[in-house]
Amino acid sequence: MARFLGYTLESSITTAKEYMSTGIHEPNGSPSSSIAHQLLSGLNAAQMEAVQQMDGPLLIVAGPGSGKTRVIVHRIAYLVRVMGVNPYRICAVTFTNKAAKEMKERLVRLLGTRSEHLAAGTFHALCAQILRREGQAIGLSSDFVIYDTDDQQSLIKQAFEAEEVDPKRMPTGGVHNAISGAKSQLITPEGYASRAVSQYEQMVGRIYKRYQQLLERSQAVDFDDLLLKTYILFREHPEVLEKWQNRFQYLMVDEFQDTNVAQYGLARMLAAQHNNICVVGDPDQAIYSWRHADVRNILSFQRDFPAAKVVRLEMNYRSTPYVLKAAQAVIVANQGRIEKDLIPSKSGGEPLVITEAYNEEEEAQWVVREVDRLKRDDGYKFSDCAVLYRVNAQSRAFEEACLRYGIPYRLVGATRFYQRKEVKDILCYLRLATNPQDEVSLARVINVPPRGIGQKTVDDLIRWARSLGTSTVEALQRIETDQAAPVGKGAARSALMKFAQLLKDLTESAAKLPVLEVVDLAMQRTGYKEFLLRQETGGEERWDNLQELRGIASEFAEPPSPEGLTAFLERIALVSDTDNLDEAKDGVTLITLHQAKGLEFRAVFLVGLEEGLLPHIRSMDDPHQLEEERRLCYVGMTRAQERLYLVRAFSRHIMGGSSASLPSRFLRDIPPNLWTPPEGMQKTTLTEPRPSRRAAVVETIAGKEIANKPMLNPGDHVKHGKFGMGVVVSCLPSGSDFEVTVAFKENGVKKLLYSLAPLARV
DNA sequence: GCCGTGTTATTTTTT
DNA sequence: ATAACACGGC
Repeated sequence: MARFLGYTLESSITTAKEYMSTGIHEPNGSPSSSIAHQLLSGLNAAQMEAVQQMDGPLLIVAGPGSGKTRVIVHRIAYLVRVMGVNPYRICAVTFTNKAAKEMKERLVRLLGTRSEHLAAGTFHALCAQILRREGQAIGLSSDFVIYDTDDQQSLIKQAFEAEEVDPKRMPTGGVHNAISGAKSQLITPEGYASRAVSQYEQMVGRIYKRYQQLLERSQAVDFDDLLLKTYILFREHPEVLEKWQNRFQYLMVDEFQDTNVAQYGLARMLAAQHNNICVVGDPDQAIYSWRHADVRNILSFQRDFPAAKVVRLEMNYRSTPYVLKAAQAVIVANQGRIEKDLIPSKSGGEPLVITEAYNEEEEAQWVVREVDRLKRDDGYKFSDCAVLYRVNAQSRAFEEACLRYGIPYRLVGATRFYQRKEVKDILCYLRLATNPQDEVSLARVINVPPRGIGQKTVDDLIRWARSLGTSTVEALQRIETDQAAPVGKGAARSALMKFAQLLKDLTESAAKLPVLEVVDLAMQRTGYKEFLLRQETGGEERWDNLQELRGIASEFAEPPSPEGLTAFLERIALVSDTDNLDEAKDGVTLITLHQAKGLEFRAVFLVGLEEGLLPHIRSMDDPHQLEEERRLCYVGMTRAQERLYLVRAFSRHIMGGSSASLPSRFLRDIPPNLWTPPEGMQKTTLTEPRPSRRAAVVETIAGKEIANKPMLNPGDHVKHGKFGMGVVVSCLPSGSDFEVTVAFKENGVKKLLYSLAPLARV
């Protein structure tokens, strides 16, 4: 089974009986009291209380850096080792699959391999597994496909068409959001329609209903359906619910502040039998309301479980007092929050550094240089440093700066790997191979690479399929035998038949070959490689992406298809890019604020602190959204262990042109005694609209003097520490530095920055 | 049916 | 700035 999912529900099920009969016994025979002691040692009073509170409902309010993960892990260990609970009877729900994986790894270290029987994963992964096993009860095939955002979007467009609604009158994005929101609150199409008031809502109701029909036709579920359908399954089949209630004697939900109504509903259902439900959260870190998370779940929990014990973890083990005070100063401005303290356990530390750059290039350059300085002067590793930003688009300037300065970086999830065109195309072929009903995948690849099946032919084919009452793929297969099929003629007809054969072969091999071979077959038979390489730009890179996909596919050698293929597709649907962050590589982490939740770094650079960016312009007209922006800022700041830099740029390129911006209001909330400007700069008031532009050319860079003219001229012979001998091609001013292009004898042409590159004229 | 050109909207954050 | 999209010529 797919172990790397960090989630082994399936394997737990198959081995449960055998496992349960072995019972629990201590390997070294030590009495459980000493184990209890061991598991509690090093915990503070509140943490101990949280670990030992086993039975009944429990709410843990855990501030950032309060050792929350440690408490969860120790609590599970305590349940297993001291209370003798079988790990198989414990369910731990996490926010990401990565968190689940890490939790399991820590538990394996603490408890040994039997902790692998613990069910740990996201709500979505948990529900997907339940639905694969039990979904037939509500008419769901076990081969159902999970549609991602793009698939959903195209299905919504189809629903618009079917309902004859002009997408220009109602943007699909808004409708999508409304449907997703309804599902997250457990509202079915019927329920939605019945309470629709405005004309808009009535229209959404119609599209929602149609959209749901289209999903069912394709044997597909979207992300929200995973939750909603599991909820419906439990509600309509109490015997199924009972089975899972019995299984999960103890339930824990992490990041509870970012759960939605559907998730909370599921948790409540699952816990109804034993009532042992422990939720962990921090209302100040609720940052996913746009995904329909509802922080009020914390209040609902206290209402639904009035006997719930509440434990607060306020001691902070992560950050210096400077960082904590500054973060606190930002968050207290929110209205109606539950007062919560952050008590530093560390002392000393450095004041924050707040600075301003002229534009995003200078911002990135300043940050990258400071990272380099931290490494040189203060013994930091690159991987101790992270750049946190509001929107993915900001990563570009930092990537470029890192490349120029030769600083390694780890970029988290900018363009999602699985959403890349070429990757998605191949995945759609695989999806069709397991589920020929998948209309969205079919529509996507029927003429990719171009094989002579045009729009007209596709329309005719779909119309014919509808009239036959079959799936499009089935109609396609029927053309060969049905000479009278009113679809395509001449070249188009033979192209259709060839494509039908391709799908048939693919389906056949999917039933027996390992995933990797199915991937290879799909690429071969479609001529995908040639298709890519004949593109003018980016073909090679895209081909590389497919090689990477092959690498992932090869991990799914066991079990053989079709289970392996299903597991492969499911992992791709549910596992985020953060989950694959390469821990081994030493590099600066470039990451969005949202993705940074739960992470920590010795040095954090929170960038783009400008009105319109953080807080984001789209949040500025709604006080609730504005409060969420503030929490986002708070989350970012509290990622820092030792050093926190807050950076803003005066001017930023936005949609072509460049525009000026004001310093973020959050900066103004930080008391002046907590921060300093960078060395050699004036402490400004942070209210000035425009920074005093620094001298364009710094006098000295990294010990080398820089006059206002290039130090190197084209034609000069140079020697580089790593690349060897070369000839200067050009030397151009760049920011406060020079960009030197050198043609190396052995290593080709490189662009280097004068201040950092170990270059010497010879 | 394919491909090139010009037009247009699009940008928040992600399981 | 970039990419998806529509249109028209081949």
